[in-house]
Amino acid sequence: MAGTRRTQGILGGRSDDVVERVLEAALAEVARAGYAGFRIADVATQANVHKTTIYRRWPDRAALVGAVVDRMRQPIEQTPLPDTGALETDLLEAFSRRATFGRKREGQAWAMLLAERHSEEVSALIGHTVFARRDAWHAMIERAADRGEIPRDTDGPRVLHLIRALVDAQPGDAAWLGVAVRTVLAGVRAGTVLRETGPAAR
Amino acid sequence: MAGTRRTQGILGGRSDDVVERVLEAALAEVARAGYAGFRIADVATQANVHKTTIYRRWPDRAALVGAVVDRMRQPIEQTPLPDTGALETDLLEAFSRRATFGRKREGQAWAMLLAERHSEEVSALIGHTVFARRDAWHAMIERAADRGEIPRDTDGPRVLHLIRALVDAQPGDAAWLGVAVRTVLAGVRAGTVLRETGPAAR
DNA sequence: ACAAGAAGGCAACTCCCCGTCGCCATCTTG
DNA sequence: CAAGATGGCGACGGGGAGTTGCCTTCTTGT
Repeated sequence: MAGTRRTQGILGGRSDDVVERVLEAALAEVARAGYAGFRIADVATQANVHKTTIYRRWPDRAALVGAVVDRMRQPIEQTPLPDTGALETDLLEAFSRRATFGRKREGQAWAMLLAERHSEEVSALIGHTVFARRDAWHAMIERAADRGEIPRDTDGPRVLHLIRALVDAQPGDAAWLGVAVRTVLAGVRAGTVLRETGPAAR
Repeated sequence: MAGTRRTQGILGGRSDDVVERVLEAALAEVARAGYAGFRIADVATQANVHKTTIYRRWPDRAALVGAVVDRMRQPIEQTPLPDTGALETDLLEAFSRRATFGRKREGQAWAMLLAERHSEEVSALIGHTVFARRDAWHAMIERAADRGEIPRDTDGPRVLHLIRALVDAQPGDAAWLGVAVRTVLAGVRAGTVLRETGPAAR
């Protein structure tokens, strides 16, 4: 039963190579064409691998792009969120990391996927990234409330949602990020983003 | 030369009917499947018209969806922007009109297209809608500045851009719209959205 | 009322991409 | 070094986008 051991486990030698090349090419392909324009056949060509080989390891496009996303996510999720002592700088730092992590390719690929995040498939793929660390983000807001920077009953998740919506509208634009963060914070301080407020949160 | 007159001009009778039914079905199709999932063959079926007939009048998907968009746009663009005497209510009114104009179908179709607006093709189709009336919108901001509601050197286009980005992130959600408008206005009043400010607009 | 000609119905066809299959070649490992 | 895992290869079924040629039906001026 020689050669049986690697069926699904850690791969070595040739297989490792193939996986590496395919993932590399797939990342480039996402950066180039996003999810909708993603052609498995093109990835195969770029990776010098046959189309079938890809399908054997990743059942379909979603699985392959999913693998690419997983790989991009690691470096970012393993760094703790900033704690600079001021909410504004925390947010600026955290979001700018998110925007420009890794080498250029990753950032670009990420921007492409963000642009398509309204598609069911894409949002299923990238939905986790901020969401997974919800507690850490929420703690960031809590700290600011404890310091008295913002009202006690500020709606933390909504604050993040506002900033994220703004940032994602213009990913990778540092000036825009600054305006977005400062503008939302002005609103937060003015109490426009409170929990459970009636119809109008004047 | 009977029957020659209507080649491209105003159509009557049968043709009118066909155009109407096709556009109606196409609107429903956009509302159902957005642009990416838009199948001309399905439109044909829904409209009780042959696929070929559609292709004869509209060269491709973009043209057909474009026609649908044009049609949705008219009712909205022919109403002047509100002038209630306060920027907040002006914005609330203007954006909520945009979100829920016409019958339900139009609003839904619009939301679908918004969701896909990052695709080149889609943004080319819907890009105008707010942009076309840039001057009117800008005047709305100017009036507020004249009344002293916001700083004189507020960056009007950017204010609109901020609100639009926020609103479009959650189209059709009235509560969200309220928070978005009030939050951005708080920032504007605090001077976070000024023209030509240096690196940081504290 | 009617003939000319515009508009619509229909089916077959070309492209192009997705994902699958069967068969054969090559690499890895006990 | 042989067994068996892995990859290469080409063909195929499926489905949607547009196109084309031909025929049927409707509209309109006279």
